[in-house]
Amino acid sequence: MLANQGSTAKIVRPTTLRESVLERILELIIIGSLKPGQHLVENELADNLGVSRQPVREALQLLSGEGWVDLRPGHGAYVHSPTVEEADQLLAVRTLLETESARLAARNPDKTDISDLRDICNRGLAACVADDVDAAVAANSELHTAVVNMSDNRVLADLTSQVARRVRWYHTPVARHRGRASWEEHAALIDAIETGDEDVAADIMRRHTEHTRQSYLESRAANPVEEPPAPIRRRRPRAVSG
Amino acid sequence: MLANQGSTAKIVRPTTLRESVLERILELIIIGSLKPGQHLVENELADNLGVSRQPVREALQLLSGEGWVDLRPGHGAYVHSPTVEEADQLLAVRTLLETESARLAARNPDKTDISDLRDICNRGLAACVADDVDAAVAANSELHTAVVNMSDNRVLADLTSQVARRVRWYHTPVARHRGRASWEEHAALIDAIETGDEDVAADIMRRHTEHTRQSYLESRAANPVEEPPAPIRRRRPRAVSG
DNA sequence: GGAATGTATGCTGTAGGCAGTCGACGACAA
DNA sequence: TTGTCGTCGACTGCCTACAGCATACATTCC
Repeated sequence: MLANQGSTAKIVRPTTLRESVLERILELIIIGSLKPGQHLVENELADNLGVSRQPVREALQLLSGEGWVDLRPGHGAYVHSPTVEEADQLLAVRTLLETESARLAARNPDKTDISDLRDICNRGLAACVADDVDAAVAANSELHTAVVNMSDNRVLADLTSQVARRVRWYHTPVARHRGRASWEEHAALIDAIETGDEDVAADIMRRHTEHTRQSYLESRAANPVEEPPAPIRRRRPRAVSG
Repeated sequence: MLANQGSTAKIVRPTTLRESVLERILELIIIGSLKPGQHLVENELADNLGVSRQPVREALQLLSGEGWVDLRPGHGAYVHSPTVEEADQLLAVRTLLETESARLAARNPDKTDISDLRDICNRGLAACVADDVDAAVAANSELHTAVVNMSDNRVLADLTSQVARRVRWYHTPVARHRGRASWEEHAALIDAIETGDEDVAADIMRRHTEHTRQSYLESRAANPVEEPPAPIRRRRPRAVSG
């Protein structure tokens, strides 16, 4: 039922059904309603979302392209189940991309953009102090996005946002418990961008993201993988009806 | 011809129709049968490929995810028409990714892999001397792929191969006319990887790819954009039949 | 003659349906 | 009890059909 959006992220023009279906499935994955390794049965999704299988299939194709689901020919779509190694690799790539973004941002600093950065930073710090985790997380991604956009490299920005979204999915719970220090690093980063010192900016961003990576690994080491790769096939308990 | 990729990700079994359709459309784009900005009418593609619209649609979804086509809701798919800026940005990202790959490859050099690299390098140089452009280009991408795979970072490798494929589409014609020097750089790169000097390896790769970028820009400056953004809508000349 | 509106046409977006295929369960034999 | 084979169910992959829409052309009015 309800083909309406939950107004998740501002979807300016959910022109097509597959777009909104994609957003909704993605949200279900991110919030954990659809668990890693879970088999996504097209009919179930279609019924739940109140559409036919077609837009669901197309949304799954798109999601597979971004690495959110795995398509196994003849078997269907499964929520991607990231291994620790893969998460680490993704975090490394994230570091690489964002470091370069920071460098490019510092290369041509723009006053208006800097001002925006400071606003976001202040907002984030305030949210952090107020223990408003959601707002802090939102401000965090907002700030990183803003920096990436300052790089004036759209290809880089697109790639980074894709990677960052998955990174956030993997380690969101970790992000909170180092909030305070994180925002100090952000402030230093903005200073470096403003003064145009690209090496410093890059270095700060590198250490900043590396720090995140470290805490991810540590948290992983603390509570080892709780979920086995999940059984290949989900099976209805078999309708015993005659 | 040849559904084989640049051996990027060996697609062992194009089990499903949409996979083979994807490969065929992609090839048509790369070889230029489908020109940038061209409207890809689903029915035409389906008829030409001897399938129904369904697998064509799904292939187009996947292609849009990799940036080969643009989907405009309500209008359909159009072959992506890269601007000079975007190509330059993509080349910059390529440089970034491959430089990191080279660094990681040098960090844990493997004798077998090194041996493979040398083989490919020799093959490429021979092809270059023999003026066998196709073989040289193939060896080139093969070598870069091998280096990337040595990075032991699958996420990075996948991302790089995607970017590299598009880069090759943009500047293939340019690649040839600096073939000789290119292979000397390759040889130096392999040496650096073998000795494990990651800074040197990274530096060589960076300059190597930057060089490519420069020649791209120069060739672009030489013959300025010949293709206007292409008309939005392709219209059949209207069947005048009665 | 120019502009606005009506009409025709092709395309996309979506729905529904059928066949092929894969996995699982149960029966039979050793 | 254990291993192997046959049957069944379910899901995917693909095809066909219909509705909505955007564009271009023709007509009419000012």
